Amino acid sequence: MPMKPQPMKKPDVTPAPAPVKKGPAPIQPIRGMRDILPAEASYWKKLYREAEQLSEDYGYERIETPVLEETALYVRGVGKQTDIVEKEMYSFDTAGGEHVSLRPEGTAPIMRSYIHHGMLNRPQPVKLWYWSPMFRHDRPQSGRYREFWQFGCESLGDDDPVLDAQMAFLAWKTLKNAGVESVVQINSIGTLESRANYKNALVAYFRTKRHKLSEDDKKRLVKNPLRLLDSKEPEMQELKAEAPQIMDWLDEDSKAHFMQVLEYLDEAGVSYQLDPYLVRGLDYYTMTVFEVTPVSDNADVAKLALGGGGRYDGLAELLGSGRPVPACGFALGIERVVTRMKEAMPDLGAPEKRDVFVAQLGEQGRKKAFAIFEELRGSGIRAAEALSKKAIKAQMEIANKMGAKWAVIIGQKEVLDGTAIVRDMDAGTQEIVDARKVVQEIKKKLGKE
RNA sequence: GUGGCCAUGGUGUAGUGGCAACACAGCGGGUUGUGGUCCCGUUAUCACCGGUUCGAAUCCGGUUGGCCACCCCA
Repeated sequence: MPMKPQPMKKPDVTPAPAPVKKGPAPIQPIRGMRDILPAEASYWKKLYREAEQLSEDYGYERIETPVLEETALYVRGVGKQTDIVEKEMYSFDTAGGEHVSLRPEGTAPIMRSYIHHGMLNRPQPVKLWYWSPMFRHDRPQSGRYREFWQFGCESLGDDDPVLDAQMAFLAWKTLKNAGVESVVQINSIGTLESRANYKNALVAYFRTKRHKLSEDDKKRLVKNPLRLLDSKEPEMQELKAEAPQIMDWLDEDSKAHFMQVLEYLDEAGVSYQLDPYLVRGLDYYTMTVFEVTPVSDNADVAKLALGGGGRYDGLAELLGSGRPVPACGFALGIERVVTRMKEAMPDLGAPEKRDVFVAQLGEQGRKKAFAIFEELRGSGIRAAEALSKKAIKAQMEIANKMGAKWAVIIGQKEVLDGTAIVRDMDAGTQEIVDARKVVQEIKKKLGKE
């Protein structure tokens, strides 16, 4: 109901802001949780499309597991000693008395699903992919959130090294397709036995150097000796050089397996580096382990892994499968990848350009514009509107900002005449066309016919 | 979990004990139907709670949140 302005009224409009009562305090997002706004969503969309395309092309099938699982799944699967389980899980008891946790990582639930649904009776390997939110109650910092998303692939039920290589390849290739150059850092930690033997040797070695270790490193020695190898402490750098090397502790099969993985990577042209000090935090890893890091001149950027993965032949038994299920997989951290994408492709965040803007004037014009917009859209023309606006001027401003090449204008007069104005926004010229032929006319102008 | 820096409109900032300012964005106008410029209007519980003070955005304490590093990880 259009209102007439009341020229009689005094100009002093502002109705003296009422002595507002204090409203409730504004609600902030929870620590470490964030909104993904439209400007960022275009990067997410591109990454999702590349991830989906690649995984489906390689025969991986989409899976979605519950955000909430029994806490025991992660305690057993990820490892009681790991930081993830010890201090980072969102765990609570439900009203029904179940002990549950928000999913902190994607692999254990997928293995649980594989076992639960008897996928070991399907042709092996079973190949699955996911794109899901994860939750870890860690202190937020650069590239780290309490809710974060991972894209990952898992290949279950087969121990062939070509699959290890395929995982590293897919992680690397997804990034490449999304416009992010990366390098795969890769290592082998062998079987559970060889890894255990190596761990003992490592502890024995560092015990003799205990007096040279920092406080943090002494803790690592007890809690997580493998991590001593990627300690950032300066004094560690030389100690490390003398330390036992994992390669010397691998059994022949593990070594052969690893060599084959590397050969496949060579064949596929994957950019990779051997890193004898690379170990991974989760208990379930065996044999191949890798991380994917961005190529960057900035050392701080280059060290922040975009993803990681490897083989985890021991996981199924930890979860009670009753028989071994060799498997491997990888996951990429979406937020971290998107940060790199923004750097590589700053323009992607800009709003999409539209070809035609439909402007209207008056109630009749608006109704007609409503219909014509839909007609244009249905014909595959990228149209835009601001139907809720009344002033033609405001609408033209919007059309201009969108970079629309053409404007279709319908007012009362045009409705009565059964016409529409087609305006060339660049030239500033316009013509009157039959309203029924607007779509046809626009198509012609856009060279679509 | 430990430590450092920080918090002023939607965004970016100025104000460092005495009237909260500027730019951009948004919305509404510039005489009943046409865009990039221009002009006008409008947009703030100074994160929250408390303390010191005649007086606090400013000083102090706490809380919440952000950024960064460590631990760890994607």
